[in-house]
Amino acid sequence: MTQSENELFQVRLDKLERIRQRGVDPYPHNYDRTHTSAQAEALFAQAETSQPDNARTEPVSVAGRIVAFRGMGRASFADLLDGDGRIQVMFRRNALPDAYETLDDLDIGDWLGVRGPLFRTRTGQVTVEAQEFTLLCKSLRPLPEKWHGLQDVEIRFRQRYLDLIANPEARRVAVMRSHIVSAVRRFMEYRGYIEVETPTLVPIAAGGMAHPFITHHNMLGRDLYLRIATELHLKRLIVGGLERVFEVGKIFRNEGLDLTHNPEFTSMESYEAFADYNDVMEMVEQMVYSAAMNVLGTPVVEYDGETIDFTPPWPRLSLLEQIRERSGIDFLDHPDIESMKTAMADIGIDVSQQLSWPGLMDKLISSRVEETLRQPCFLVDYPVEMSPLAKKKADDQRLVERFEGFVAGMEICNAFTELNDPVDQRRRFEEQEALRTQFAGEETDRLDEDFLIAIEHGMPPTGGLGIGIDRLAMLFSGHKTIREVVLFPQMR
RNA sequence: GGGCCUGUAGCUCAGCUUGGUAGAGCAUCGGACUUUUAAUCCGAGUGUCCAGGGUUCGAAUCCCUGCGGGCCCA
Repeated sequence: MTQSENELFQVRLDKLERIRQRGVDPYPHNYDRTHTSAQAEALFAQAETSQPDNARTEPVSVAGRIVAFRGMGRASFADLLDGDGRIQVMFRRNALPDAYETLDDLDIGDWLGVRGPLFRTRTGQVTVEAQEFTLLCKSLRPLPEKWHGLQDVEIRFRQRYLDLIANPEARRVAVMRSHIVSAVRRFMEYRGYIEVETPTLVPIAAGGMAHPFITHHNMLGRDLYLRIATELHLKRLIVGGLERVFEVGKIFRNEGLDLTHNPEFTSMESYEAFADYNDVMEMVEQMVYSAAMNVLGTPVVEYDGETIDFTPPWPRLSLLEQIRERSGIDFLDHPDIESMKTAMADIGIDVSQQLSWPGLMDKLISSRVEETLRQPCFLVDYPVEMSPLAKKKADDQRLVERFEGFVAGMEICNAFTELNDPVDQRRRFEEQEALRTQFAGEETDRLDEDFLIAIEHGMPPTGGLGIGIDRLAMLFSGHKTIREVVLFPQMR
């Protein structure tokens, strides 16, 4: 602490000591609140309908953090912040003959309970007139400043509680995110899915193409990984006969941080027996639409200056045709690395960092197609090489039944008709293992023997989905960075 | 990994171009004020100017290195 910080701290410790010397517990165990700030406002509005002039209610008890204090000599006003918002309280010396002077020992930041009737001040503010007040918790550190709030991004994210106190927008986003997750859960349950939990600590980080975090189990004497997907465990449950399962959970990927990537993020994955990717597309557009209606009350959002409409149906766009339109490249004409590399370099794409064919495709899609996908849509039918867990199309063995959903140029989900041919699956995993050996550093999926044994017992035709909850929260709340919608984002 | 920007009081920021020894508002402390709400009025001073090194009689200011943060690119 700096000297000045220390002095501010010491002043508050002195006040704390004075409070104790008066025989008051500065950290009581509970408080009998009767009304939140919003409930108090509602109660007063009701009182005013029957008594329009000089309405007064029976005493209520409110509680919150003191976020503003205006002393006026023998009367004082404070604003209390609670879970619903703010409410003003007034203290008058006449009404508090013994206690009024003890207001001196309160500070902005303290938690306070106030009991008294509600009335409207001359300036029209609904206010609790204190008949008694109770210190609920003495704070020792000063709060951020009241006009500009808290701006410093490092403090906002590292000390999110200060952001939540100072910035209403931070509270709005936290609540909205919770409502989104809740709406998605309700949607899934309504469609007959059950929510399950699968392991976070896994012996092999399979089910996606990502660098895993590694950890160690001391007793087992074995390294374990943090999951990079929930996919393979959920499909084991489909093998087991749980026909509709979903999981909302944290996924961990040991990669860079940027505007749209946090090393731990939340996905919702679902698997439905007897469904294919067309059924899943229908479900996704309905899910996002219903979440928007539930959370926002409208299917339309403003995002980064664009008007986005989630109303189904969303267009199904062929990946092959989109790439051809945006780049002139037909990926079926370039099945080998060198040919694809040349074709991409010819149209000015930097391919110096890409080693594998799937890596090149990924680059081609992200540099030419993704940014053009503004309104909600699905890109469908991906090359088999970049989709080791998806089932091939019946009429074209070079493509798989896979789609990704895009909104405002951002990928929000990835889904496919699941590969349930165990022989083909083993071959695809082996190709992934070969690719990783051949191109050290390039991320590939991993062979999971335990999963192969599972599907060798027989997995029914299945439609699977992974959708990013953080991305949805960004779109719904209007924020362009994932850190705004994750309460405690990873900092450098 | 590369480029650009940035770091000054508890918070939000000015001062840096042109080197002369630290400023404002809020918060804090003292005083006035019984319906204020960015309350107002009077008075007080907060500080490792991110850290280390260099240039200079003299560095918050100029230079170098490092650290933290932001944005863009890979």
